[in-house]
Amino acid sequence: MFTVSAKTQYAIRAMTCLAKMEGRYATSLEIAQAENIPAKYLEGIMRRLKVAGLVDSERGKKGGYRMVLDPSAIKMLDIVEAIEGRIKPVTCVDKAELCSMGAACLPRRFWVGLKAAIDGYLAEHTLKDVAEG
Amino acid sequence: MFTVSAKTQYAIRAMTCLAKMEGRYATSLEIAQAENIPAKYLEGIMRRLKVAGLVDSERGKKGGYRMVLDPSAIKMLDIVEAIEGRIKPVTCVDKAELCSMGAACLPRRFWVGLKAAIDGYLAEHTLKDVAEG
DNA sequence: CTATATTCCTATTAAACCGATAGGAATAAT
DNA sequence: ATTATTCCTATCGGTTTAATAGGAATATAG
Repeated sequence: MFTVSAKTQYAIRAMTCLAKMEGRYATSLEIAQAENIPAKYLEGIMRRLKVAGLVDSERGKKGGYRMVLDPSAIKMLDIVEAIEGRIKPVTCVDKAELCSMGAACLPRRFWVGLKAAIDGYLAEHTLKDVAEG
Repeated sequence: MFTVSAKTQYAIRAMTCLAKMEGRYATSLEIAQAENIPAKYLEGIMRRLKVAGLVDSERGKKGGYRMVLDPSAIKMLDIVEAIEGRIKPVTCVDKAELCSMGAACLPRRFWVGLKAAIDGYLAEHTLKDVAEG
């Protein structure tokens, strides 16, 4: 229950790897080998991290990915959401109108609270915290 | 991300339904109709709740399920674990030895903390809280 | 004793999701 | 031109999940 996808775990390891490079470029292949992640699979993950603005990239020879933010400025929630989207214990968590049980749905408030608890934890830990242990 | 299965949502609604019955028996069909849950599917869910000791059951005519505990004594974590088992953001959360990254795995501590945050929230809310809003 | 209503158990299906792979287009350095 | 990279899309095999089906065991009612 509430298992974190391999994709998100890979993303976090890739980010900790990049964090150690202090702004230099690393190719997705290098990261994959360093972190034991399927190389081709990692490509798609790195792209998502880029779209989310968490890393920068350069194409062609000498290209790769690099960290543009300080690891202490990257919340773990940022990484998780970059890969998985917003955390939604139930689909109606954002919009009460969409709740199949109607506006009177009691469990919904409970799930909203759970989301807040999870978001809270993920937002109060940074990449720096995780990378340094 | 972190979506709660239909099974668990059904289980919670079934429990809130039973909570209103104040110890009287209700059949799984009655619960299913009251809560708009596929009847045959609910049977399996009720059985798990029984195995977990959260409800009592009687077979044959006049049979059904009934609540044996006070709703204020049932933690939401009990219901969730009855259906889904222990919460495990990552498989190595219980045993560091099993971690594919080895004992030096830094993210593991982070996931252990996440589990604690989720478990904490689920343990500090009871069925009574949810059923009454 | 029979008919009926229930829990209980196991198998099966259809769809969705997930991890991973494949094949290449676009781009940049050499 | 060659090479190394990001970028994009499609696909595959496996697993999980929601739901259904069919019936065995059990208890009540008549």
